[in-house]
Amino acid sequence: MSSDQHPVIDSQLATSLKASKAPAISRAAAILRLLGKRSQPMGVQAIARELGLVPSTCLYVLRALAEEELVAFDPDTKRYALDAGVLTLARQWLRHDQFHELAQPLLDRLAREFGLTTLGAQLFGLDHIIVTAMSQSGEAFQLSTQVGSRFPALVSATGRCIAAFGGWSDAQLKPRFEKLRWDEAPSWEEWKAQVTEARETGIAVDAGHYISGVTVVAAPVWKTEGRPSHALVAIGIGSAMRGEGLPRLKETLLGASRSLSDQLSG
Amino acid sequence: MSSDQHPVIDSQLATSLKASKAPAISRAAAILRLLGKRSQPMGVQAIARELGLVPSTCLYVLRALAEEELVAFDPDTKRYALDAGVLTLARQWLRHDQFHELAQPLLDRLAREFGLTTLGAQLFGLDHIIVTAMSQSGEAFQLSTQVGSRFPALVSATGRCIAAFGGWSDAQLKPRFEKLRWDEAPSWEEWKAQVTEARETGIAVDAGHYISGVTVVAAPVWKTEGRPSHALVAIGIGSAMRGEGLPRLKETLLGASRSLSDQLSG
DNA sequence: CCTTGTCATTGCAAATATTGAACGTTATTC
DNA sequence: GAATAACGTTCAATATTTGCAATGACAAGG
Repeated sequence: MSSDQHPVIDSQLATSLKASKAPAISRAAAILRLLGKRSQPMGVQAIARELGLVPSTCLYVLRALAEEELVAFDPDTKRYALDAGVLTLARQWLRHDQFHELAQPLLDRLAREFGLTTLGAQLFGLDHIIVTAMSQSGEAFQLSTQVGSRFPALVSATGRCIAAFGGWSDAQLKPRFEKLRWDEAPSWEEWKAQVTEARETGIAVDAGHYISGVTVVAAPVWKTEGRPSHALVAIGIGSAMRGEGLPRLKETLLGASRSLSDQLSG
Repeated sequence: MSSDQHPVIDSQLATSLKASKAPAISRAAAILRLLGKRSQPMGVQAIARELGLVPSTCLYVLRALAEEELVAFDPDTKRYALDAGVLTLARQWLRHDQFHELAQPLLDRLAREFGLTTLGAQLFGLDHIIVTAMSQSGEAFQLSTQVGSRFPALVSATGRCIAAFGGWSDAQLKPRFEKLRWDEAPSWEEWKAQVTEARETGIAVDAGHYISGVTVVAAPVWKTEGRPSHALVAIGIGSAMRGEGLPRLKETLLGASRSLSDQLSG
């Protein structure tokens, strides 16, 4: 694997390739992710360089992806970009995902009742979370996050959820914790205390740490025993989250997450 | 290629595999599409059988896809399904697609002004179209179609658009035309006349053929010279589309499609 | 107008992913 | 409850894809 030419190529790709018995797929996925990141279409060489691939291999992968309508090829400029095929897959996933289907009405109700933005997220271990459902109240200032967004696992209220109920050791948590970016980062001890509190109350709160002035509440959802698979999240601006509004919100969110867990495990 | 065991396996996959220099990707795409179709998670053998793949190869492809979070694997049931990774790709595509970005506000305005459902679609030759943008008025009966949906190319008003402006020969059109399913199918001559009218007026209409009682209007959008790349579509129920409403809608839709073509080609 | 650099693309040899059969395990049927 | 079928998985041989160097096309710059 000729790699160290460029400082940071793609360590994830590199490790995926070593072991896999279908490396073309790792390459394809890496290409799709790269094309997704870039707003401008890219040429073969640029892609190959950035991912540490051989140009010819990269070309063949791109051609195969283009055939499947997952990437678009412009014959004039010879540039590649994501294509609409990914949309179709996403829609199909949304149609069949139980969590999305069941969570959406709950999120809608919560958003309307409390006048805030609510999210449903799927948890991927200590790596990251993906927002798979969203609802916004009609209120003036709404914090917008789109379905499909990825966030680091341990950040904000969902992060405390994962830490509280995932059964991870401090040794696993600390290095990840230290890489996070917050508006107002808590200390490790402070954070640990908040995680403990989340474990005791069953629900996690981020009071302006991740984004200052913004309070985030997250409740875990279990699909199976073990660690939580999803989370319900409510995001509000200071004023809406002060006073007695917050306890009531926590209670309601917790109720929703419990009901959801029951439905999913059945 | 051991194929003819099962009546209809996947001819598209079969042809893709023959020529490709990255067949694993054709296989992966076929698997993703299959998993998208099915609402229930599937086992390795079931997938392999349905697609005419060798189980072991299928397993390796699935493992690779799972590693990339494009498919989810349930270790208990040993079943595979689509995973949320496809959502992230779709979101990235939406963020960067010019047509989506530019069409959305136009569609919103049209939907509100005329009280109907509007769509933006990307055209894929004579094969199919994919809905990439949508807007719904708040009105009572709204015809819902989701972003990411695929339709046969030649059906409804968009089909007449494609036939009118794509420069296809009758020999290419007719076999495709005959495979379509309509609520009230037009005859070939009838349809040809409507296509000609669309070519003359610049805009296509489907008056209750595709879905009875529903009128669909579609205007072509050009990204480059040659054939149209996209279409703007308005869908309304009978009453809203009768009288003088329809001419005004056609005029407005046509104006929007022209302005969009200008912006995209720039 | 020629040179130089970059780009996409191709041919060939070598590394390796695919195949099909065999294995152990789970689920189904009698 | 035993037998059987189906499943997921592993392994070694082979057909294939990958990687590299070379080619042709193109644009920028001298």
